[in-house]
Amino acid sequence: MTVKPAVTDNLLTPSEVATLFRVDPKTVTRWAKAGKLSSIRTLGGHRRYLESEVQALLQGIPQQRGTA
Amino acid sequence: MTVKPAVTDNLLTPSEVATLFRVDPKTVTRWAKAGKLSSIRTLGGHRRYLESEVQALLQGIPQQRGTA
DNA sequence: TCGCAGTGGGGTAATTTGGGAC
DNA sequence: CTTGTCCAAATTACCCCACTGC
Repeated sequence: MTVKPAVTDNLLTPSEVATLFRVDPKTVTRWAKAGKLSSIRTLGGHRRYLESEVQALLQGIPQQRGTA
Repeated sequence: MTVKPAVTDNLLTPSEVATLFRVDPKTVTRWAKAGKLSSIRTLGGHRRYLESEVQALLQGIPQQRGTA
C-alpha cells in the first residue's frame, strides 16, 4: 500500500527555517505569527517548526485543507 | 545550528540575480514570470532564485528542455 | 551559576511585488 | 520582442534590549 513511513517530524529552529528560505529569522517568526506556519512553542516562549511543514512549503505545496 | 548540511540549493534574492546579470530586478522578475528562470516564493510572495540555475545561465548554459 | 548564541518584541528603512504605459 | 522607469502596497531586513536554551 505504498505506506509512507514516518513524516520526519523533526523540529527546526527559526534560523534553520530562515536559512532554508533565504530570509531573516525574524521573518520566519512573522510567518508563524501570521499563521502561515505551524509553530510549537517551548516553555520559554521560543518557537520550533516542523521540518516536514517547511519542506512542503519550500516545494510550493499549500496547506491542503478540506478535500471536498 | 551554526552549521547546516547543504541539502538545498543556495537561494538568491532578486537584487542578487539582477546584479549578477547587470539588469534591473524588474527584469529578473519578468524572466521568472516568463518561465525562463526557476523561482520559489517565500510565504510573503517574494521570489528566491536558485544560485545553481543563475550560475548555469551566467555561463551560457541553456536549459535543455525536450532534448529536441 | 556563568556565558554565549539564538530568540522574541517593537519600530523603521529598504527591498520586492503587481500592473499599465512609453 | 526585450528592457527600464513610474505608481502604490506589501513584505522583508536590520536596529535596540531582555530572556531563553544549552
